[in-house]
Order: sequence, then C-alpha cells, then structure tokens
Amino acid sequence: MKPTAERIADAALAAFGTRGYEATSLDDLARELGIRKQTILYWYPSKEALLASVIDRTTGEVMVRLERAVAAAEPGFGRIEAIVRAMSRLVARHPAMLGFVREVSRLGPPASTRLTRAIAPLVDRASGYLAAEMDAGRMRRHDPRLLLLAAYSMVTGLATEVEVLRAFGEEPTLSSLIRRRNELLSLLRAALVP
Amino acid sequence: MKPTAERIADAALAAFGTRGYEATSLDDLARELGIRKQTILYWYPSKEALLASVIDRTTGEVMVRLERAVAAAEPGFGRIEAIVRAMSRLVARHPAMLGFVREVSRLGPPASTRLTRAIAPLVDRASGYLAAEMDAGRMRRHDPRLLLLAAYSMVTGLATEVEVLRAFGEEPTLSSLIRRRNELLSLLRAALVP
DNA sequence: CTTGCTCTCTACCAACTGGTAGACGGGCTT
DNA sequence: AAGCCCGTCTACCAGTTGGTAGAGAGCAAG
Repeated sequence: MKPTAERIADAALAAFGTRGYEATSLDDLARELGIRKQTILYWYPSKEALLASVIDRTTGEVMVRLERAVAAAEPGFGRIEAIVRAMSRLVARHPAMLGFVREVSRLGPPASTRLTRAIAPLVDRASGYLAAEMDAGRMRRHDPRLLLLAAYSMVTGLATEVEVLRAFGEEPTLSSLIRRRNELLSLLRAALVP
Repeated sequence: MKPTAERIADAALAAFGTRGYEATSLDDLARELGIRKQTILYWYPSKEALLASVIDRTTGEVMVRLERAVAAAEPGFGRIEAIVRAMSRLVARHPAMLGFVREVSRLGPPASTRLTRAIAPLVDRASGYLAAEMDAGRMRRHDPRLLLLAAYSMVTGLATEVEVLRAFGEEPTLSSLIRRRNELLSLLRAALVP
C-alpha cells in the first residue's frame, strides 16, 4: 500500500477539491481513509499544513505536465492546443484537481499566494510567447494576460462546473469531456487564428 | 432602515459569495449586522432556508437584468454584447453576486438544483437563439450550449477570480473591470462574427 | 388597563471542530 | 534480552456550530 502521508494527501486533494476546504473536517478525512484523525495530525502538524502540502503537490504536477506539453508541441496554435489537451487529460485522470485549484484561489492568502507564486513565472512565459506571436501577426491581437485568464476560466469552467453543466444539458461523462475539449479548441482557434 | 430580513439576506449574499457557505457561521453573520444569531433564526428557520432564500433573490435579480438587457438590444452580436455589459454592471454593483452563483453551483444539490432550475429556461432560449443565428450564417458554428457555458465561465472567471487575477498582474479596480469586459467582448466577437 | 401580537433578546444544548498528551505495540539495533 | 524509535492509537480539551425554549420589550386594539 501507498505510504500513509501520500494517501492522506490524495484524499485531501479530492475532498478539498469537491466539498471544499472548510467543509472537510479532519475526522471526515480520517474516516474515509480508515484511520484516526490523530494519524493525520502526526503526518501533517495542522490542517493548514496539510493544505499547503497538497497545494505544493498539485502545482508541481500541473507545472510538470504543462512543461512537457509545451516542449513537445510545434510552435503557433499547436502549443495552445497541446496545453488544452494536457489539462483535459489531467482533469480526466484527477477530476478534483482543477476544482482544488479554484478552491485554493477562493480561500485567499496565505493559501492562494502559495499557488500564484508558483504559477506566476509560467504565466509570464506564456504571455510573453503570446505577445510575440501577435507581434509576428500569427495570432489576432488581444491582451495576452487577459486572454490567458479567459482561457483558464474556460478550461476550469468546462471541466469543473458539473452542476451548471447539468443545467446546460451536459452529463459529466468522459466522452462529453472530450466534446467539450474539442469545442473549446475550436472556439479558441476561431478567436486567435487570423 | 431596511427591514431586518432584507439586511440579513444582503449580508448573507456577500458572506456566502466571498467566504463561502460553510465557512460563514450564523454568529459571524449576526455579529456583522449587530444582531443576535437567534434573530436570524427567527426570520429564516434554518441556515439552509436562508441559503435558499438568497438563491431565489439572486436568480430573480439576474433574470430581470438579463431579460431587460436582451429586450433592449438589437439582434445579432448586439444581444451578446448587451448581456455581457449587463453582467459586468451587475458585478460592479454587487461584487459578491457571481461568486455566490459559483458557490451555490459548487455546493451541489439541493441548493444547486434550485439555481439551475430557475436558469434552465433562459439557457434554452439563449441557445435556441444562438442556433438560429448560426443557421442563418450570421455567427460561426459552435455548439450553442457549450458556447454559453464557455462564455459564462469567462464572465465569472474574469469577474470573480481576484486572486488568480492578481497572479496575472491585474488589480481588482473598476477601470480594470471595464478593460476586462472590453477584452472579453473583443474575444467573443473574434470567435463568433464570421 | 389588559390582551395579544411582533420582534429581539438571554440562556442553553448536543454535536462537532482542530489540536494536545500520552499510552501501546511491533520491529530494529545493540 | 534490552532499549529505542516509529506509527497509530485512546482519551481529552476548549471553542464553535446550528438550533431550541422561552422571557420580555414595545405597541396597537379592545
């Protein structure tokens, strides 16, 4: 079996990402894992420390995936497509992960700063790349940072808003996720490719 | 002064929308208002009932605004622009409102069903309109429902993700909100107008 | 003045929160 | 065998949670 600390972090990611941080008690978490709350507090000195650790694991995972996706993609719109596909795969494998990212950003400092500080350099690189592409005329001109934020919002929205999705007549299945991913790409392509 | 029940609902909207539902205790709410928790429970028999009431007020408010915006707009992309502008104004006046909508959708049933059931007919009408526009060749073809969901995600994202916004180098000021609104419109126009 | 109604209050309560203190067992090294 | 960590446990704790019971103030009608 996986080490206890890791099992705790996995369960915490899922619980924080779906039910929310405050709504998840250490007792709930422990019950799910078949252990006692005090075992959690042995591995993580406090609930906040557990949150911080889960944030670090998650940002690490996301960064690695994005890094790899960008490196393997051909330049131009291909990079954007690669990023969207990578995030889509991530959501399919770890459905709670993007929900967790959103939850952390909602919690505000100090949790959110931990996340944003880790992602900031990536945002800088991405917006620099986008600006260069626009300057070269290979993409329509938009504010790179706001474009990124809009894209991020669309990805998390299309991936995590299961309830709103239901109201829109979409079921949270894998094939539906793929359809949403393709639709998102077609939307982005229409907006960006001149 | 406003009636007590209304003051409670206003404070609850702000608190639920920013701090979250579970993270807001009735004692917190009462302290903010300068009353006792039991006064809240006199007007609303339980915390859940308070939530339900706030949901109803919010959906009502949003629906009225969208209704008016659509009615006053000229057909074509003008309607989309009108909707975005209406939502933007709403956010400027009640910053917590969209955050609250997102929070409710995260809480899941039965709270979320109350919201989605109210909005569903509006979604149907909107996607029907979009489909007709696409059929007539006045808009590029996309899946109408997914397009709506993507737009909704962008609006809420650009409006509410203050923390992520900060990481992207945007300050949550009014002028920045307007810039974000304009950018969103230009993005949508690029994606939709053939 | 009395009655009755509306509203807010004080006084509780059981359940649960994150966290502390320390016992217990099982395996490792000496 | 003896001691020593390591990991998990039981037993508690003070503070907070949503919610109940009921007192009392203010006020209008009889």
